[in-house]
Amino acid sequence: MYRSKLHQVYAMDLFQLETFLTVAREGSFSRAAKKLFRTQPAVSQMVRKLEDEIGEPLFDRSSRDGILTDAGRVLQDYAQKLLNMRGEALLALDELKQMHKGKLAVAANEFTCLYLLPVLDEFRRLYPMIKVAVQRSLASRISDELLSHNVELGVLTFRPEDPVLKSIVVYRDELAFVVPPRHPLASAQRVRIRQLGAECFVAHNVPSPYRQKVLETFRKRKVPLNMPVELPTIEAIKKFVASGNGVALIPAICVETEVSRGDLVRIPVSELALERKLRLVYRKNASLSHAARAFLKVAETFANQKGGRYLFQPER
Amino acid sequence: MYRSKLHQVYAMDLFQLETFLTVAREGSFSRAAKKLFRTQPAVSQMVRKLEDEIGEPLFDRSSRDGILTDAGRVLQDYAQKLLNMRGEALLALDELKQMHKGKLAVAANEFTCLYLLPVLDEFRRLYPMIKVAVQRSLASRISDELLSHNVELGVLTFRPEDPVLKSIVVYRDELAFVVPPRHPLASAQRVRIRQLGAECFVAHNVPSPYRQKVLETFRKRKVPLNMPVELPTIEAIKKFVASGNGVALIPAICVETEVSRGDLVRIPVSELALERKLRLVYRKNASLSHAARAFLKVAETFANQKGGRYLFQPER
DNA sequence: TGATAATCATAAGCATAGATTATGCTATAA
DNA sequence: TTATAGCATAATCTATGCTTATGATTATCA
Repeated sequence: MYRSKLHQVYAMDLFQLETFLTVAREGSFSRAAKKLFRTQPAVSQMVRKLEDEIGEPLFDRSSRDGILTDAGRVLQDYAQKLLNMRGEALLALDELKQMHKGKLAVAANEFTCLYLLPVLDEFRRLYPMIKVAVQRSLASRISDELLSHNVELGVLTFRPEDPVLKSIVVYRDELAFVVPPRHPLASAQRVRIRQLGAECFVAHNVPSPYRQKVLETFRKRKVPLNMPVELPTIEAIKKFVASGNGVALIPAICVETEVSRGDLVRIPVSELALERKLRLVYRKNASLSHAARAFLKVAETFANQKGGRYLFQPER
Repeated sequence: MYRSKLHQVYAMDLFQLETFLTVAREGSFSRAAKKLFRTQPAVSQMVRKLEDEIGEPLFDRSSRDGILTDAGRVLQDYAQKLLNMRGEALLALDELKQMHKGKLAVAANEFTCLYLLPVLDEFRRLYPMIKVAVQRSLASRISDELLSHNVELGVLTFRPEDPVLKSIVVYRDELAFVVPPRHPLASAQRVRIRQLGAECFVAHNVPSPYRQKVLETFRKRKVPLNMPVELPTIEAIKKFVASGNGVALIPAICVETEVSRGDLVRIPVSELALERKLRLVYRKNASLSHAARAFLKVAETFANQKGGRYLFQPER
């Protein structure tokens, strides 16, 4: 080893301490040497060097029995503590490797959270010791959260622009046209866009690429789109529609339970095939934590086992 | 360094950890290198080796900003603790060293030196490596010597005025009335003050609170006090008296040997019970060196084991 | 946009800490 | 006394970790 004497103020590395402790425990240099799989002079030298660094003898050299000096006894305590602590550290790191510990921070918005729920369930089942923090962010903010290392994973419905970010399509969703149960269209098997001109649409007042698409589709067909009400949360929109005050286009994943319970009725709209693809997004090149890698794995098995809406298609 | 790969199970020595911590703290390999007075490749290599040993990356190499992985964060905690503990150990050892190699400066005057001798003997026996410097100072100067950090301990016969100074009564002495062996009073069992009016007293020409007390006692009893001779040292006074030229009042501790040898005769004086209490004085609040603390300890054991004139009574 | 600067990684070479073997010294046992 | 055991010392060798030199990649700025 080559260390500039000038600037290495401290020494006392753990290897020295281990040697010293063994000698102290065995009460003999040669026995310690055997335990340490080294020769006796090697042990003698190392202890000697430790003594030089400390500036104080550690063993009473006058007697042969490896008796500790006061300094030796003091150091014995600390050395033991230090080695124990290294053990702890290695253990903790190992646990981390084994996935018994760790944190996973994910950013998602209101809709995409719902995709996460079942995946998260499975993940938690497999790795109950890992803390998961899902942070709700606007879709527009999620890229930033990723780039500034605030979260490790994000869920987006569009492909991120930043080339540093990598995405994997994990879920196929679509916008569902929903009406209240008593609505005149409620019993229809299928409707066409021009039948919707008279409807009162409830909109989400958060910018989204799908909103643009919807507006465009209606404009193309020259069907007027009435959006007299804007609400800030999906929950509010669903309640509003359910109570008979209008209709809405909502991500299918968000209305599954209401539709199956009959609180809302979903009707296919012929020309409105608005597919949404949910992506798990993360920093390319970034060394993902074990937790994050495991999460991706779970998402992948969902695609393989459940199939259907669940996918696993890396982009680029 | 040459360590058999086979048997060195653990690694992670403190030098590596120090390097790692500095990089983590500085958020940069090159800046850490500057701080550690090494080159950047040296730091890179060492961190790399640590990562290899742990089997896990510690920094997120995708970004330049030295961002820690979760393993890195875990290790950071432990590394800090380990280094702190090494610091503690070194401190403890250093304190111990001071004890073996330290110095102890004591100030005492001519009389009180004599108290120190037996205590010092024992102290030297217990701590042979500690250099002891006893400095002779006038009683009036000792407080100053203490306050100006020139000495750590002082011996005084009175309680110091300065509230910063703390004192412990360690010895009870008294003024002894001594006469030459051939003196008419030499065979008396006891004398009274008025018998001393005719005597020729040899005085010490150094101011002292006891001198005042003596003068006062004589004045009260309306007994004249003849002090035709003033001498500067105790040694001179004793010689002067021993050769039959007068009598004197001298601290008992100073005439023990002469009295036991018969060079001087000590006679109790009924009304002259002039007790002197010797104190060990030191700066309150000051963190005493181990040497000084050890010295106090020795004084205490003297009081406990020998008793008699030896005391150990902290004042205030 | 290309040039410049800054940062980290890699490579080659060298110095030293720490390993080894061989040997000397000293105390205890036979 | 010799023999043995245990630690220290000496001489030698090597892998670790330092250096300098250089390359790759990214951020910065005209």
